[in-house]
Amino acid sequence: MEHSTYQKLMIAAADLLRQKGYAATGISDILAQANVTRGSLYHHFPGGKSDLAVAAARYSCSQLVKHIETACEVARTNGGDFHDAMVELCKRVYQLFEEHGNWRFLTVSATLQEGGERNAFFSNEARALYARLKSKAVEEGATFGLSERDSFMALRKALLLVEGGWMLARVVDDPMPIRSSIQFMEEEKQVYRYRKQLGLSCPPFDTEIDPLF
Amino acid sequence: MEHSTYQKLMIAAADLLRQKGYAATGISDILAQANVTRGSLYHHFPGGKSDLAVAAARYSCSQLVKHIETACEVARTNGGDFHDAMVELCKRVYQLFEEHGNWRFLTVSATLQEGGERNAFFSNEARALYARLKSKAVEEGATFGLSERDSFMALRKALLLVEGGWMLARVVDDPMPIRSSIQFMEEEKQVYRYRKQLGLSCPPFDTEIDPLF
DNA sequence: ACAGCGCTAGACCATTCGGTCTAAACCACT
DNA sequence: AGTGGTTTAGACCGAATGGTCTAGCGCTGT
Repeated sequence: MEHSTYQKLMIAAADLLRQKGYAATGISDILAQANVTRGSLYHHFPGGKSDLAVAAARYSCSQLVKHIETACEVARTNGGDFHDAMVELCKRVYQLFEEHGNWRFLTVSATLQEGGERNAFFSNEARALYARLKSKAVEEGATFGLSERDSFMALRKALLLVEGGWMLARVVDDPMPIRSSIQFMEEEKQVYRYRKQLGLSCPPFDTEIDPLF
Repeated sequence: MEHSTYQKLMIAAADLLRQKGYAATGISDILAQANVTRGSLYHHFPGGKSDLAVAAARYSCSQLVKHIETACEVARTNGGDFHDAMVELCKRVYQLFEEHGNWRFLTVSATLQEGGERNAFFSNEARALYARLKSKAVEEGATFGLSERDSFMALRKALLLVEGGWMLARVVDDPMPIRSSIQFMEEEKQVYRYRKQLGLSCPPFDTEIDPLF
């Protein structure tokens, strides 16, 4: 067997949680998908469902980090910049979305949204995961000569677009919204270039944001 | 009492569904929030939970239509264009998010995501609601002299950003991501203007999208 | 061969879920 | 006041949920 029981559970949970969200995903669903029995689950994840959800979210997050990495590599070999990498990232999401029945992708948020008692705990976990993404983006952005702020903003925009697109795509059951996130991310690239062409620096926004997720 | 029982249920459901999603929201939660008993619910909504969810989603959608309307009015009186209106829309989301405990806003998608049997039914409903938003945007965009395509794209971008930002904000329990959607929407405006300044038309994208949601 | 232990199987439990049902309350109209 | 339909109250139900528990499997070291 390729995967250990632990991994099988984690992957199955990640898939299902992304697809249906925390509350809608039953333990039994996960067990069926992973081909594992209850006893094993509570052996590997004593905390039960929430324990498993955290593991799944971390797994999804590290997958995303890898996607960012390879997107940057692709951009680099094509002579592109960090914004190209983010466009590439959106493209990969779209492709994965189309290929794998739809859902085999990231979206930490879908995995950890709950709204009940565990909310504070889950929020902290989510914050930690997004911080991980941020530091990855800053690190990669730096290799493209981007400031911390610029790379963070580019990542954040990509995430907003992808999460939003993914959410819409899920609810209307059509991948098109995700696809359009690619376009919007390309605009980010364009605006960056237009500014250079026009010799402009980044204009002030009405609302400035602080650097934390 | 201001609201009818029907309205109380619908509004309570809309609030809770946006906050926690379909599966995580219990009938009892809704009843408690609306201060209504079970019998009344099944009298007004014979289809039960899903029936109520559809009504809530429609309600949320019409709220959003109104927000688009007033955002356009604000932009018009300030001498802005349709993109300013979309920026204004994002701002309003952010404000509402901050004011009303957080959640008193739209997001049709959160209301209707399910993943189970009712999925096809809910997807159709969601498509219809987004189509309504689209036609509203096209109508308003036309008064600003925007093409159907341009206004639709602007709306879609705003929706992706807001939904994505809202999702992230919900999961990390911090309104900042929604706030940054304002910035990104302002960029849309800029790119539009830069293009005019540079005498460019909208450049071709790698991936063209079709006009349906 | 056997003892020890990590792991699995699946029966079992309490609780909660969405939904049903009936009796009472309410209200308009005569 | 009486009548008939609409609306509300809340006890009740079966199904499903997350979680527990024990018996036993199968591997490893002796």
